[in-house]
Amino acid sequence: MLKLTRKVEYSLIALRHMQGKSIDSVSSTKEIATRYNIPLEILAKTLQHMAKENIIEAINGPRGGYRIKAKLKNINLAEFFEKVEGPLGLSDCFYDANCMQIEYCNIRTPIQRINANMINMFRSMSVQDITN
Amino acid sequence: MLKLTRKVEYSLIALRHMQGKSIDSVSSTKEIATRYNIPLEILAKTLQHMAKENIIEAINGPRGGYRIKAKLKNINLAEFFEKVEGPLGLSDCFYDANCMQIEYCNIRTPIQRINANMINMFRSMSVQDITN
DNA sequence: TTATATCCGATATAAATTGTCGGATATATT
DNA sequence: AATATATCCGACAATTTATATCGGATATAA
Ligand code: SF4
Ligand code: SF4
Repeated sequence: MLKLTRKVEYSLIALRHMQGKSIDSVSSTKEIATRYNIPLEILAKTLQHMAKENIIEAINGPRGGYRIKAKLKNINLAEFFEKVEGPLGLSDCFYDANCMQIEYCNIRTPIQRINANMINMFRSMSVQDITN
Repeated sequence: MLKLTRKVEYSLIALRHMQGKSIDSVSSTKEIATRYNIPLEILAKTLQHMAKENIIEAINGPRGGYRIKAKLKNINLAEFFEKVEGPLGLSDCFYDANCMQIEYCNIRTPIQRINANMINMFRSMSVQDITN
């Protein structure tokens, strides 16, 4: 409960890795995977996903790889998590409505409040706060 | 990612239900299950668990059921989640160490910080804030 | 004695997460 | 042009976690 997924962690590990390099140099999937002991294929998917979200950009071909494209300082954690994993919410009735209890639920409103607190907390931190 | 489990939700629903009744009256599993459309056996387990944690107490026999035992105002949400679901942590390396990346991980410390923020947020609210 | 309730280990099912495979496309280098 | 190295991407498999069910016990009010 309340855990980050590996995909998010791998994304952050990769971003931090790239952040430590000069702006124009690229990092290949293999380089990152071996460096941090991450399964290659999964990391590949993860990086492709971040590229599609314009957080990083892909350079094809040999000597290719990825480099950071967005300003990490301007992406807050709530945004980032949503880009990588989809909608955030302590309960899924906040963005989807197939809960058997929804009609009788007596805690939906209070949990909404906690949810808002949590999201605000993530909004108050940028990706750069982690990768620096 | 970052979702409460049903067990936690069922616990809170039940607590809120009991809170709305007079101090000495008890609520049976069946009563709560039918009222909120929760699978009976699961709710039973959930209530047993809370009883073992001394949050509620069980009254056996016919006309039995559960009633609130602890001061909900004095249980903060972090405590409560831990009682119901076990240790809290955005990553499991914070209370368990079988992560393939742990030796090379470059984000462990920053994530610890976020984790602390999250736990503090939950500590700042009591169960009663939800059940009231 | 009976009916209604909790108790609780074992097991089954479902869903989400995590990881793998196969084969495609792009491009720098030779 | 050929080759090697890289990203790309859909489909699939395995694993783990969460959710739900079953069977049979114990406690007690009526
Ligand atoms: S139980 Fe209540 S809060 Fe939880 S998902 Fe269902 S409606 Fe939302
Ligand atoms: S990847 Fe890093 S932060 Fe995540 S569990 Fe492993 S060691 Fe901890």
